[in-house]
Amino acid sequence: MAKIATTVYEQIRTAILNGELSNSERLVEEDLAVSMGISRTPVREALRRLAAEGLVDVSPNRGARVAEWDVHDLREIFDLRSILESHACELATPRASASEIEFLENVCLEMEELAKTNIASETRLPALAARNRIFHGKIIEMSNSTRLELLIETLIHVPIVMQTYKVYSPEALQRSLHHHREIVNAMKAGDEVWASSVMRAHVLAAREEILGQTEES
Amino acid sequence: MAKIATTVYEQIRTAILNGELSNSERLVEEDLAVSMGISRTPVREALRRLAAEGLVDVSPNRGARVAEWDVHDLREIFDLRSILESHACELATPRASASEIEFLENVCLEMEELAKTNIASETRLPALAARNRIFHGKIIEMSNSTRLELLIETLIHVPIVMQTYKVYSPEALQRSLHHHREIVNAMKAGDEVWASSVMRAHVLAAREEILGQTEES
DNA sequence: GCTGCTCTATTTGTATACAAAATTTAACGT
DNA sequence: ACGTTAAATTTTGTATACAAATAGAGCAGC
Repeated sequence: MAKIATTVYEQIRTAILNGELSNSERLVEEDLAVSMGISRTPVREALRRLAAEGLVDVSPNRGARVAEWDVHDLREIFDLRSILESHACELATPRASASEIEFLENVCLEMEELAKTNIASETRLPALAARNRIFHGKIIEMSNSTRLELLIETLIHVPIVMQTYKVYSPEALQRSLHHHREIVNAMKAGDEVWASSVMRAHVLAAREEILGQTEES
Repeated sequence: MAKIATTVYEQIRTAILNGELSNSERLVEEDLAVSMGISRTPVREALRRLAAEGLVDVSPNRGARVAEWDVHDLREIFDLRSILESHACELATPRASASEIEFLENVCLEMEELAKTNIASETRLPALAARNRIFHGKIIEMSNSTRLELLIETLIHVPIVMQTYKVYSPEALQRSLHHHREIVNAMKAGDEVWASSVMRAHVLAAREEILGQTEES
């Protein structure tokens, strides 16, 4: 059986990423423990782990709160993603196997299907977001750099990033899908400069889309 | 008084960074606890924290070991540093104040003094390494990006990186100091492209120096 | 000599207990 | 009413206790 601490960690984590916990909500060790029917020890471990990932903030003797991100944070995150994910493309392109390219093409196809307007948006937005994560995750994995993977992971786990497509306009969504296609084409052609450039543009475009949205609200 | 867990964390950490713990040595919670006269709880917390930073590896039910790095890891680390630190230069240049530039110039001066051969190498190498960390750290701080700072920190904490100058040839050392000077000059001129390019070259040069050294041993 | 097994001794994972610190509540004076 | 201080409560930090898992020693069999 899996360790309790890991289970707790995953539970709290998905709760945060799904936005089930309100902003900067206090996470009291005892409360979480009793609500899960376990002791404080594994809860504590889970919270520290989440703190290391930046999903919660903990202050000494004052406990943990759900982390919050402002516009400045989001700008930082997307800037760094644009740099690191384009680097991932650079590394992945010369290593890409035919089956990996095919996998990416399939993800593109699925997303293009989901983007057709006859599908209800409540169903298709989470599905699109999930495919998006798979697309980006696959390329990062293909880069074969454990550390790069780790660095990007710490940047990606932010609710608004997870839910990217929720704020996309139909045009922005189309552009995003075209970017994906273009990235795969560039990788297929073995052109890492092309691939990494499109990826950079792709992430920066997402940044503008999201920052524009959040500043209005 | 500071938390015990933090003290333990710092102790183990510096022990690892100074190479006082042999490669992939097992870190038994109980042993560490009794040797410090405390309980296992804070030791556990410290080890998990170190694991999150990548300084130790922990496997479930099998405990923690000091992390190990091979040539491939070092290549990854320096590649990422070259990208992220050059980005730091890019951000720092337009923000740099006169006093910050002056600070960097002073660090350059100190390092140039230390590099003169009439100083015993046992004294000057640690001093050089310390100044080097200050130089890079200051620029990262000047970038004003918390996350960038965080990402680079997780890359820098590797014994061989900490001890960089130990493997430098006299020529490589001179080149390194010239790079530092050039970076400051570029920032002074407000030329972020120049500054970031030199930084990139600077870190990649260090990579070659260190990889060349470690492959022979 | 080597491989695979069982049993014991370590060692980790979790629960519980208590002390120290912070937060909340209540009381008090102005 | 308001703000300030002090007691009461909550919550974190550390220690200890015990159960579950692992590693290692010793031994049987080939």
